Amino acid sequence: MMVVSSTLLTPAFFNRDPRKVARGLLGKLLVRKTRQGTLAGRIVETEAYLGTGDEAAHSFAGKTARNSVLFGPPGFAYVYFIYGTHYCLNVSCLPDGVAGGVLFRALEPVTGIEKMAEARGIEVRGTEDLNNRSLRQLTSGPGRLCEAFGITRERDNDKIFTSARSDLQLARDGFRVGQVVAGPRIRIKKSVEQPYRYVIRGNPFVSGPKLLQDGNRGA
DNA sequence: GAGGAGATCGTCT
DNA sequence: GACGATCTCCTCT
Repeated sequence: MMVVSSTLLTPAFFNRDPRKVARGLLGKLLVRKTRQGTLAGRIVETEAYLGTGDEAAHSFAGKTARNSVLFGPPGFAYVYFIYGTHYCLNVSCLPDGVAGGVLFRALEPVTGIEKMAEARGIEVRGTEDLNNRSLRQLTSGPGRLCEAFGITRERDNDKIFTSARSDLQLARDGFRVGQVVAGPRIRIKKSVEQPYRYVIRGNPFVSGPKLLQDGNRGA
């Protein structure tokens, strides 16, 4: 078992500017409890979406039935369906009534790798090799990590992350993150210039074009 | 290895 | 009726 001990994050952790939450979430654990066992992944890539003044955010045009979780209290799951095939997972930030959230873009698998591989329909060999191609395909991308963790809007939207009774949790285990790199958000068309995407530098599980994976932007 | 386009449906206009 | 905070497969080099 690789996770020795961990502590749940508190609502106060999420009751802040999404940019701070996005950065703070790097190195933390996303935990899914199932009857078959526990799944856990270390967060290596996030994106911040501000509630107002951020054209790219789902909450920009105001509250709707779809995005209402973003306007609710901090520390709750906002799950949406996109492109007819994929789910994406966010956590709400800022106090009740103020919109804001952080998108989980990529995880490094920690516990339950076999279960994740099964959910993704991928055969993984050599789980010790972090550069293993099939291992990276498990959770390196918003849609991929949702599939690996069995996250859907029907099951998980509006679920609390900060309760010990929840089957979806966010926790810290003392892991120390190395260098954090902030860059432009990817695969969106609005406000792309804002550097609200955060990654752990050099982590092989970061998603997106290869040039961006180590945060190397030509400097 | 890189680049492009299709898949597929909920949500909002 | 149009589009999207994506993924995968296919083609070309």
